[in-house]
Amino acid sequence: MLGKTTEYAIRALVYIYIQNIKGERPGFKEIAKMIDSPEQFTGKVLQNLTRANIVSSMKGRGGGFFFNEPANPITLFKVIEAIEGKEYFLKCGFGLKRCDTNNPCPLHDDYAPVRDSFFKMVNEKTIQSLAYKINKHEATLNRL
Amino acid sequence: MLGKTTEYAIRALVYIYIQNIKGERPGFKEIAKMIDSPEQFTGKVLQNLTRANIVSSMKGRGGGFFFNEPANPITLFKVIEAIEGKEYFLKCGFGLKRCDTNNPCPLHDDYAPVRDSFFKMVNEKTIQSLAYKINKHEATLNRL
DNA sequence: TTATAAAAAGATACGTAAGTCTTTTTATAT
DNA sequence: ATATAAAAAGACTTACGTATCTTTTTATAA
Ligand code: FES
Ligand code: FES
Repeated sequence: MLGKTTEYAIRALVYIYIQNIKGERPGFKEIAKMIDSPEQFTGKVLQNLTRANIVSSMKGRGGGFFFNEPANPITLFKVIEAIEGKEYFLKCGFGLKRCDTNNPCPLHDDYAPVRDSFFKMVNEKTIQSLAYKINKHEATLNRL
Repeated sequence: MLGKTTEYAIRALVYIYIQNIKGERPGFKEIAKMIDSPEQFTGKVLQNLTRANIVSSMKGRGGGFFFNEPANPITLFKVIEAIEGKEYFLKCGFGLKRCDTNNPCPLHDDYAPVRDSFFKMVNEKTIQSLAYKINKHEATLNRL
């Protein structure tokens, strides 16, 4: 459903958060290794997330990526929005120009609930909550 | 969620079915006009659907597209599978190589139900059922 | 049997997502 | 100050989804 870029972004942010808890600020090479993503491209994705103020970075020796306010949770939607665009959860599943409940396509009544439950989910889940699951060993960050 | 190609395919098939009921076999130019899609590309998409035995076609004067067994319903999944590939509803929402309930990613418990409800939906909905809604004027085929 | 109308086929182009390579900037440690 | 280590930036590729144009094949009507 989501693009690879968005998947890398979410996995990278989760890893950064986990490391931050331990007092570390990982660099993109380490991140890429740990989440199993292409190194340079991960750097580009993180550059974009930094510009979007979703994560912070420090250049130079000892630099890396970190969250300025780790307590302030970041929803997955915020990440999806930054990468896939604002319209992602508003589109018609049948491909019409707009989704319109008052003049629906023949898929609307069945598609809209699915789309909206996905939207709800990504608004509830946060980078922090995913990281927490991994730290509790209830889930895995990668599959190497 | 679905690619444009798949959306064109579904809309085209619905239109073909509606016209078939009226005893017509539309050509791709007429279809493209009615579903608001690029003409030649729609021809290519229908060519693929014909090869996949989802719809039939006749060349030559009086030719066009039609369903061989209009009573045999075609699920949306069958169309999605033909265009997006068999793996579409099996992928991990977090981007891991495989989705595995027994070794889940941190999104699995929340993502899998959404993905599976989408899967269920496209297995229940058929070209025929969508066409029926349009014929009852409960839904629209396009937004011109 | 010839003209016509239609899909099929093949070649090509465009646009965006995904990915790589090289250089520049910046912070830190020595 | 200088060397070093890190992200940022820019140019470039590659892959794929989307789209167009032209030619070929095939069925029908006249
Ligand atoms: S109008 Fe198509 S999904 Fe709402
Ligand atoms: S393991 Fe990620 S969705 Fe199932």
